[in-house]
Amino acid sequence: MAAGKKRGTRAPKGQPERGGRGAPPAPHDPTHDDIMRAATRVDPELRRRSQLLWDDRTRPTRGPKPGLTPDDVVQAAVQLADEDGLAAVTMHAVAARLGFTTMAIYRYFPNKETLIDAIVDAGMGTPPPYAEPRGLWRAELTRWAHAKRAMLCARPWLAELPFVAAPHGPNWLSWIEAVVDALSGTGLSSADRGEMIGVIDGFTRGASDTAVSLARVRARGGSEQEWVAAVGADLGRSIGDPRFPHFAALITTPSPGPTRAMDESFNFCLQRVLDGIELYINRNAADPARSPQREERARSSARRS
Amino acid sequence: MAAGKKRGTRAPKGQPERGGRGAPPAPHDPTHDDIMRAATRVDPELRRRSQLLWDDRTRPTRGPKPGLTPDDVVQAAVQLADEDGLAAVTMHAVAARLGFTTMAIYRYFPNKETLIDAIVDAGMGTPPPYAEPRGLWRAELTRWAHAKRAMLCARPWLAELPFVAAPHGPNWLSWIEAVVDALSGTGLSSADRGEMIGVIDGFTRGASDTAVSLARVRARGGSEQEWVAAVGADLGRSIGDPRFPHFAALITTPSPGPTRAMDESFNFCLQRVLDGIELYINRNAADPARSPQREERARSSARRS
DNA sequence: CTATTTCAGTGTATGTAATACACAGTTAAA
DNA sequence: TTTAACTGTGTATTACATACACTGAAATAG
Repeated sequence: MAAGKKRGTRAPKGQPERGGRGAPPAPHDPTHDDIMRAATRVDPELRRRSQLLWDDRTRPTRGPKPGLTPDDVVQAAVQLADEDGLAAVTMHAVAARLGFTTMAIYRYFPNKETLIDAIVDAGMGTPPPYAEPRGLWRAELTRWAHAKRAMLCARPWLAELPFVAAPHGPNWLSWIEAVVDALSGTGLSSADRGEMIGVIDGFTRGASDTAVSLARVRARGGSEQEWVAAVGADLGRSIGDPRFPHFAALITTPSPGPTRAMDESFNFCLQRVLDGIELYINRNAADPARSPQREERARSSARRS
Repeated sequence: MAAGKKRGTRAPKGQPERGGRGAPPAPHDPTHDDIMRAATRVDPELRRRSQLLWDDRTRPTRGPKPGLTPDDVVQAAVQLADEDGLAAVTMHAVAARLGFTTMAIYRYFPNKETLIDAIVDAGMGTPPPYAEPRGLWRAELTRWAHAKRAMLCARPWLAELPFVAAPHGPNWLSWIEAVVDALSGTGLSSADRGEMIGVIDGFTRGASDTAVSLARVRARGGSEQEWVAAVGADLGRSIGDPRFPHFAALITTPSPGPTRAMDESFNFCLQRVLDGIELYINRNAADPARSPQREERARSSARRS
C-alpha cells in the first residue's frame, strides 16, 4: 500500500512553520494527561479517519442493497495479506476475490489507506481471555506477551506497516485493555499502570522483530536455513571489522551450555522486563506515597538531537 | 516505496510447501548459535542484497567516470525523506535533486528497494560515543536508549518502514556494538549480553512509537494539539464501551501529582527495564555458574497460534 | 401508483511511479 | 587505434490508485 505514501496524520502542509517570528511556543511534549483529557472532548472532524473502525454503519433507507459489507471487504483483504503478503492487497485483487470490480470497493472504503487501517485492526484480533486464577499479574503478562508475539508472527504483514501511523481501533484497544486488567490489584496508580503499558507493550512489539522476520520468510515458502544464512551473512560482516570489536567477539565466542531457541530467548528477555516491573510494584507497595521516579531525572544529554 | 511491495526476503515461491507428505521437518526455531554459526560461512549469493551497504565499490577501469557516487544518491534521498517524508522519495525526485534523469539512479542502485535499504542505514547514523568514565553500564545504556529514541524522532520516516525487513548495515551494527560495549564488565556471558540487546533495543524501539508519531506530525507542520486531539479521539472511544472498562477507568481517573511529559515517561519505563537487567546482573554476579533461566520455562500456552 | 431521490456497481480515463530496453557518447585497456 | 565496458538519456511498458460519469435498483413522497 505504498507505506508512507499517504499514511500518517495529514496536516495542512505549507503553513508558515509556527510563529514565524517571535518566540516559538516551545513545543513541550504533551503529558499523558493532555492526551487523556483530550480523549473526552474532541474535534469531530478528527474522528473521521478512524471512524470506520468503530462505526456500526447503519444502512440508510434509499437505494439498492449493497452486495457486500465492509467486513466482507476486510476479510478478503486479510486473506490476501495472509496468503501473499501486504503487497498482494491491491484494490483490484480484493475486489476480484469478492467477485466485484475494483471500483466497487470504494463504496465501502473511501480509499486504500482506510482499508489498510481496517485490516490492521482486524488482523490484530483480540488477546486470549484472562486465565484463571485471576490476580497473578506476572503470569498474566507473560501469557499476554507471548500471545501478542505469536499474533505478530502469525500475521507477519502486520509488521510491514508502521504501527506508529495506524489509528487505534477496537482490537488494538482490546490488547491494551488486557494489560491494564492484568495489572489490577498490583496497587499501582492509574498513571503507573499507564506507564507499564509502555514497558510491556513496547518491549513485546520491539523484541518480536526477529521472530516476525523469520515468520515472514517462512510464510513465503523460504526455509529457515535461508533466513539464518541471510541474517548470519549480515552479522558476520562484523568479524574482522575494526568498528565492531565487541559484537564480533560476542558472535564468535562459543556459548557454554545449551543455547536458547528464539522463543526461549524472548521469554528470557521478557522475564528481565517483568523483574523490573515487579521491583517497582513491590517498592511501590512498601511506600506508595513516595513520588515515583524522583531518583531518576530524565537525562538531558543525547536528547532532542 | 510501497511497503512490502518488494521488501522482505524473497524466496522461490510456489515450491511444494515443505515435505508435502511424511513428517514435516518440525520447523524448530533456530537458536542464537545457529545464526552466529551461519555468520561465518555463508552462501555468497545471499550477500547480494545487503552488499551495497558494505561494499567500498572500487571503480572499474573502463568507461566514463560516473558523475555521482552512491553516497550522493543516498544523501539526496535522505534529504527528501527528511523534508517531506518517505513518500517524497521517488526515483525521479532523487534524480532531479541531483540534476540527473530518473534512470541515472539505476546506475548506482539496481532498484528502489536497495536504495531504501541504504537510506535506512544511513539515516540511522551512529550512536554517540561512549561517555567517560567507562564502566557505568547503566548510565551508558540510559544514554544509549535516549539517543536511539531521539534519532528515531529526528527521522520519523525511519519508522515508516518495517524494521524487520531491513538488512543489517554498518550503522545498524554500530548501534548494537555500542550496547555490547556498554555491557562489558558486567560479568555477563556472551550469550547473556546477546540477550540484553534484545531487551534494551527491543524496548527502546517499541516504546518510541508514540514519540515518533508525534514527531512525524510535527515534521509535517501539524501542531501537537492536533496530534493530541487525534490520539485522544481514538482512546476516548473506550469511555462507556463495555469492552474496555479498565482502560476507560484508567484514562478518566485523574492522576495525582505532576504528570509526566512523554520524555519523562519514556525514561521512567526505561528505568524499570534497566532495573530488570540490573537484577539479573547482580544475581548473575552472585552465582555466575547457575543455569540462566532455569526458573522460567517458556510458557507453552498461547504460542505458535 | 408514479415520480423522485439516493445509492450500488461498472466502465473508462487519468496520473504517478517503477523500471525494462536500446542508444549515444566516453574512456581506458588491448 | 580499436574496442570493450560503462555512463547518462529518452522512450515505452506496466501496475495501481482513483476520479468521474453512467446505469439501474430500491424506497419514499406525492
